[in-house]
Amino acid sequence: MKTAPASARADEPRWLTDEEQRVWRSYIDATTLLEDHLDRQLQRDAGMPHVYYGLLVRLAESPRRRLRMTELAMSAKITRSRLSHAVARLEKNGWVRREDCPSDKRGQFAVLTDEGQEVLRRHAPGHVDAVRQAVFDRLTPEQQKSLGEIMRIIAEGLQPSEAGADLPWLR
Amino acid sequence: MKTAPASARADEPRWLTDEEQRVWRSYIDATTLLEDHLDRQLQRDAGMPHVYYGLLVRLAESPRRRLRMTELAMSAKITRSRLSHAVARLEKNGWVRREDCPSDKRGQFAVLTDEGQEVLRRHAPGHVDAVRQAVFDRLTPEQQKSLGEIMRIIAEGLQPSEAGADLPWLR
DNA sequence: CGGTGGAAGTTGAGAGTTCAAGCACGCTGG
DNA sequence: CCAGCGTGCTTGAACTCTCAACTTCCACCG
Repeated sequence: MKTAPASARADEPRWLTDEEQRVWRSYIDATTLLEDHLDRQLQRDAGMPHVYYGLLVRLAESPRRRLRMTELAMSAKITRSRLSHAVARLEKNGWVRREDCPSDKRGQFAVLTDEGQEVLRRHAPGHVDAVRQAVFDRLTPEQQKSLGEIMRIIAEGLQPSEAGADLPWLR
Repeated sequence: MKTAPASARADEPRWLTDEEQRVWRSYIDATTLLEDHLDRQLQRDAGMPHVYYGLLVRLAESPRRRLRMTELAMSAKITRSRLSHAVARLEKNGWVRREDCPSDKRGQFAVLTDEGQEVLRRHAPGHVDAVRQAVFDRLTPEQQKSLGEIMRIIAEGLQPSEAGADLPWLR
């Protein structure tokens, strides 16, 4: 990367200013370190990466502890392919079970098993602690609010456009 | 996850409040989507994931376009192992070359080649654009400043503690 | 009906990451 | 001077993720 030119030419890209660069580096550093940290914590304690844990959480919060594959994928912001592999693995662990969708023979539900529920119950405290220690305990209430707003803005800008608004089975 | 209990028992973990949960979800969503977005953009245009691109950038900024493996790993916040694999791949592409360290026979330098430099030059504009569109163009100056501060705080809390302050070859 | 396009989900191969182990070398104390 | 511990870096295997097919089924149109 470069510093912003004193006089910007039209064909020159708008480089990041020094200050923007510092912000961006901090973002990269923080997200890299944090993802790594949480992955390690959960891998060690619960035997799965952070994304997988997130999948279980979403299932646990859903009615009848189940979600259509596509719905779960969108909710977790991952591809269906990735989810397929993930669920296969979680199924092997006995934490998730697949069920056919009665109304659409192509459809599959991912269902949280009792074992899955139990794993979650057992490891949620440790995970929450990790998140608190790394994030919330270090930020003022204003910063927390700010972080929420900023992240919401960034996420909205990247959403596959109004996704989820048009799932037939939700209507 | 759960909502915060009305009366907190001492042995109950300090669950995230609803508001904290919303912030945390936004964080997860934004970072997942953004990492994915940048990875895809760079993979498509430059033929490498975002982390690898970051490695080239750090080398380009270093004196004599070279860095000791450990130094580079710390700077990028990744493990040495991961770096070893990454550099092996970049070497195959001809973008990085390894060089022995004269003063420490165990040591290795990763050196950015001319080809590597060129790849960077060619794809930096696209990358900066992507970052701008996804992040900076959507945030007010205050939010940018805030983001920088917050991320710096989080990153500092997770640093392997004062790392880099004790590299012998830096003294 | 029957065809056709699209949606749901899976699969396999290749690329990237992690983790534990390993090799080679530097450094320090006896 | 050399034994032994620590450092710098690499390696291989197991695991995860991506990308591009592919299968199956739904929905719509004539």
